[in-house]
Amino acid sequence: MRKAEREPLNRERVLTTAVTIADRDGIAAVTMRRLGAELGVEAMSLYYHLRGKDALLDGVAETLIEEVLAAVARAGGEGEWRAVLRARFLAAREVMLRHRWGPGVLNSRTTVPLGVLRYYDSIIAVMRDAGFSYRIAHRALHAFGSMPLGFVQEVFSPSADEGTDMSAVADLVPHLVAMVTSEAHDADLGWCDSQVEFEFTLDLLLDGLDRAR
Amino acid sequence: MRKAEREPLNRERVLTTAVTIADRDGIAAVTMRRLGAELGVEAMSLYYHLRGKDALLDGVAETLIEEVLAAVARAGGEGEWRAVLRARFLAAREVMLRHRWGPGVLNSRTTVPLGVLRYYDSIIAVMRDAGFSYRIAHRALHAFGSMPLGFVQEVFSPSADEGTDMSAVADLVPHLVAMVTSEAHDADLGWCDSQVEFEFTLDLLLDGLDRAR
DNA sequence: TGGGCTACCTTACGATGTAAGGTAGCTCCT
DNA sequence: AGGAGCTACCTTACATCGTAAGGTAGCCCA
Repeated sequence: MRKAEREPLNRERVLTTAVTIADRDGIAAVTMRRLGAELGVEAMSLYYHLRGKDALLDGVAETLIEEVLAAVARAGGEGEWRAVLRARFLAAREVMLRHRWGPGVLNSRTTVPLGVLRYYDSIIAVMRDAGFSYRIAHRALHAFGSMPLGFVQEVFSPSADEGTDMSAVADLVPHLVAMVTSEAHDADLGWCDSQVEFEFTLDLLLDGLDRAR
Repeated sequence: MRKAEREPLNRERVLTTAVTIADRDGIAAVTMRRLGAELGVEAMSLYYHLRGKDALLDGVAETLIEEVLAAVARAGGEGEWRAVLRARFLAAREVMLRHRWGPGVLNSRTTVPLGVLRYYDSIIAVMRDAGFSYRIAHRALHAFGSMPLGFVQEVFSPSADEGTDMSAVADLVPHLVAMVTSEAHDADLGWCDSQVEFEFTLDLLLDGLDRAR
């Protein structure tokens, strides 16, 4: 094939294609061969644009963060500090809901993407403006954990209740069963609507920090 | 080799050996062949005791939870609810510090180990005794996230500051740099002593929940 | 004209999980 | 006593993965 007949590859196009594959078939489907095939290219050709699989995933994480930053920017920065951070974190959450593999990829990276640092910097700015010390701002970042990025460490998988036959172990976990029966009847989006839980936790932290100021 | 000359394998021995390998060389070193070798057996022999790699990791998670449950039990259950939960979560944390691969393995599982359910059940019991409704207890579990199991979702890796050359991007993240310089001089165990942060976040949540009661 | 660069390809290797199908030794039944 | 059947392990083989090593076609510039 003549060279001009095909749009040449570049890092960005490789990364966005990787994101597309991950969205469609999960992060495990992002293999070098599959990615190459999707781009009409052999697997080894990717190595001209990326050092290897690890660098690819770093790039995917970077791309994801960039999307978060864009969403956060749209969420605006004016108003009371709690409202500002709340809006940002919820904006980030929407991005993560579009990319379910996001938390896993971010967790697997050993180096922090620069975009994350820039984002955290902006959070510190908001807290400083609201009168927080650096010490509390620092602890706030830890307290937030991954909430700025729109997810929490869920030990229960989203379908935990489906995966485990509760009735089979009811006597082992009586309080859990009682809680589920007590709560299940009036949840809007079924048992464990995690959006509600996310916001509850977020407000708990924000209010607590406000008192610590 | 005569059959009686070697202690026969069983699920438990396979799992504890897997834990040992993970402790020594990381979770990635736990391969079927390596695990077999460590047990003086071929890789395929493991399939008699476990359905496959996935079942192996499920079992490893289960083993880990059992260790958490034992530590939690030793932490005791008498006293004010906040003190009880605090002691439990910190006990769990010690287990996770012994097994750094723990959070990753737990996150990778799709089904919740029964031990986790039993543990959560005991937490609900504590909160009910303290006068919480099931609704708040439920939200509390979400708010705690992975803290009962002794870890938080750290977006920064423990060595984030080493991995990234802060001075090279100082102008991109001025508040972050200011925070680090302001905080670094009086941290006992270096910048980001996460034990302190863990307890800070924990107390923030416990106090907030106490007000929500 | 030809050297050198860019962007891609070919081939090959070692690691990994595991399907398929043995086999030695023991127990138990008749 | 002898054979059936079970337990616990082994042998072989294959597909898939990341990637090292070394091409090669087309283009630019001297």
